[in-house]
Amino acid sequence: MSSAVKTYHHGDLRNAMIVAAAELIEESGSLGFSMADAARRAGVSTAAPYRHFRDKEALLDAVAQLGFFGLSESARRVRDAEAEGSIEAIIALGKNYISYVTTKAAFYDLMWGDIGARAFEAESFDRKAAGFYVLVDTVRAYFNAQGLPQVNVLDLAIKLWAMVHGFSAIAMSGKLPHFHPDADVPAMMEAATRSFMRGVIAEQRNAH
Amino acid sequence: MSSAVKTYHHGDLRNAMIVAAAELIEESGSLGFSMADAARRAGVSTAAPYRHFRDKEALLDAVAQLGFFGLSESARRVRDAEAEGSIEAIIALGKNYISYVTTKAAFYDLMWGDIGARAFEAESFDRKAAGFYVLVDTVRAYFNAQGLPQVNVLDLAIKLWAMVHGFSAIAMSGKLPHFHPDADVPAMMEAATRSFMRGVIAEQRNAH
DNA sequence: ACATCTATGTTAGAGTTACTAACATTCCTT
DNA sequence: AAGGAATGTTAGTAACTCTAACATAGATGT
Repeated sequence: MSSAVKTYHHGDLRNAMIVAAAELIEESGSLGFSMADAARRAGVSTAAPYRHFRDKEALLDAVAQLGFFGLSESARRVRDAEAEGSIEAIIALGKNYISYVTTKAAFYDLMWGDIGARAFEAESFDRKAAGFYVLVDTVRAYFNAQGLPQVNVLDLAIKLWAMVHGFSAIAMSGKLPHFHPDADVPAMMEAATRSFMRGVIAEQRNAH
Repeated sequence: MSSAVKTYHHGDLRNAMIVAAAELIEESGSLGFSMADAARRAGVSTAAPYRHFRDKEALLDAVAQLGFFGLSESARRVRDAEAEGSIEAIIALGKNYISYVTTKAAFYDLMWGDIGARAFEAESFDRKAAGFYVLVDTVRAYFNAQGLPQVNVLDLAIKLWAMVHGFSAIAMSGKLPHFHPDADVPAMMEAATRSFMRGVIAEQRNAH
C-alpha cells in the first residue's frame, strides 16, 4: 500500500496525518497549524481525517504523544550506550534531552503546552514508559555504584530533570542570545549538573 | 471614561483587549482563543480591535509582553524586600518566579511559546528591563557580600534561571503528580538551589 | 464465489473566525 | 467652528472546523 498508485482508501491515513502535522508544525509553528493543511499534505479530502481523530486537538495529542515516545526511546538508547553507574550516564541523558528538544521543535511546543498536558493524561497513553524513569534508574545506579550515602532518588531525579528541562526551555525560547550571545547550553548544563551533584553529595556526607 | 455609560468610542480599547485576552486564555487556554471572543468581552464589534492590533498575533504579543513586564516588576519588588547579599534573596527570587508562573498560567503559555519568542524580540519591547538582570545583580551582591572567590556571575545566573524555570515548567505541565504525587515544588527548588550553590562554591575554593 | 457489513474515503454545507473595505461618530487641533 | 485624525460600526470574503449524506473498497461468513 506504499506504492504511488492513488487509491480510494489511503491505507495508513492516521499515521500519515501525524507525520504531516509534525512536518507542518516544524515548518510554520503550531499556532497556525490547520487540519485542512495536513489533510492536503496527506493527499486526502479535508473531512477524511475525522475518521481517525475526533477533532484537531486529538491529532495534536497524538503528535505530542509521539514526541514523548521518541524522547523516552532515545533516553533508553543513551542509557544502554553509557557505562552503568557513572555520572557520565546522567550527563549523557541530559545532553540527549537538550538535543532532542532543540532538534525537534515541533514536538517541544506541543509536549509542554496545553496539548501536552492533556496528551500525557490520556487513557491510551503509557506513562509508565516515560523517559523520566530511565533517569531515576540511572541516578539510583550511580549512587549504588559509587557507594555513596542513600538519597531520595526520586526527589533527586526530579531536580535533575528540572535543571535539564530548564536549559532546554531557555535554549528553545530564543531569549538566551540577548543575555549571553555565545552560550554553550549543553556545556552549561553539564557544569551545572556536576556542581549540583557535588553539593548534594557534600550535604549527604555532612548529615552523617 | 470609566463610567458605565456606553459611548461610541471605547476609550481604552487597547488595554481592554489585552485584559480580555488574558482572562479568556486564563479560562480556556490559549489554543482556542479568538479575537472575536475578546472583542465581545470588551463590548465592541469584532472589527474594532484591528484599529489597535495588526492581527491576532500582535494582541497575543502584547499579552506576552505584559507577562514579561509583570514578572520583572515582581522580581524588583522581591529584591527590594530582601536583605542584599544573602542567599535568601536568590531563593526568594526563585520562589517568586515559580509563584508568578503558576498563578498566571495565561501568561506562561504565551511567554514561552512561539508568541513569547517573537514578543521578546519586538522592536518596542524593553529587554534591558528583563527580570534576569535583577537575578544577575542579586547573584553578584551575594558573592561580594560573602567575600567568596570570583565567579562568572552571568554564567551562574543563567544556570540558576534554568533551574528555577525548569521547576516552574514541570509544575505547570501537570506531569509531576504522576511521578511524585505530593511534591512541594518551591521547597524542591530551594533545596536544589542550595545544593547547587554549595557545589559551585566548593569548586571555586578547590580551584584556588 | 458471492453477498453483505464495516471501515474509510468523498462532496456539500453550516457555523465560526480572521481580516478588510466602506462608512459613521467623536475627539482634537487650529 | 471647521476639518482632519482617530476609532468605532456594518458588511462581506476567504479559510477553517466539523457534520451529514453518500460512495467505495476490504473483510467476513456461508
